[in-house]
Amino acid sequence: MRTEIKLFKALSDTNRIRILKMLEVRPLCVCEITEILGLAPSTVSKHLSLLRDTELIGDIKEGRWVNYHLQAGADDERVQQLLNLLAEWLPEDKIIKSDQQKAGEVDRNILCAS
Amino acid sequence: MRTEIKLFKALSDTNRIRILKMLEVRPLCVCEITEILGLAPSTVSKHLSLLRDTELIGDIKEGRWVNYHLQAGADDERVQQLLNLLAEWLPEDKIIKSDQQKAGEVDRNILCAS
DNA sequence: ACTTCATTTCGTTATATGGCGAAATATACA
DNA sequence: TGTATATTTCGCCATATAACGAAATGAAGT
Repeated sequence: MRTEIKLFKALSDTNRIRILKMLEVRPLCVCEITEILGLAPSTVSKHLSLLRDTELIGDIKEGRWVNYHLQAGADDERVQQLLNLLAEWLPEDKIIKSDQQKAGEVDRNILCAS
Repeated sequence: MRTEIKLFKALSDTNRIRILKMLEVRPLCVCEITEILGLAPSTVSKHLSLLRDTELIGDIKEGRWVNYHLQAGADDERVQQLLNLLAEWLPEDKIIKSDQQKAGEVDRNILCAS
């Protein structure tokens, strides 16, 4: 039961839902997500590691950046089921739509180190 | 987004998951659930009112008892989707199976006021 | 090796959550 | 009306969680 609870807990936070919905657009690095959410980098990092623990997302290092992405073909079927649900949800949410638009536009080379 | 977070929060607790899985067997009153979970009645009541707030469950008064039941045909499609997922999950969980067996056996007339 | 900068880890703080017992409420029955 | 009992509400406590800033880590380029 532990796994199920961890999954639902991971999804019980507005900022983590925003992150997952952004990642539906494309993989993003920490500083891009940080910019969109307007939180401290350390806070975002903690959210991301919590999401990674559940296998809802995965990460790939690319130079000094770490790209986070939705775990499309997750081992655990429950992860996939929840990501599928989430993909159908919140299509009209103002914040989510704005986040997703920004996710499509942000450029880490301009954004970061500024 | 508020609704979605509330739903996931409601599902983020072991005892609330146990309650929902018990209610898959049949409607139960507070004292029956209390007996199976081994918690204080006030604690169980709080869990139930939280679940009711999300429309995952509903209640019907029957004399001095209040019967709680899964919200089979919930207005909100998301509620139904989550209940459907949960119905597929945890088929082999020891605690859940034990709870469900007890749910089938308990008799409020013997159980309560004892 | 040194610097830069993205990311993570750590320590702290404020709030949220889950638990209990006691008291309040509501319903049946004498 | 009064009693019994199921449930809820309230106040309290311990723990969990989300946020921050500062310090540590790791990879790129000088």
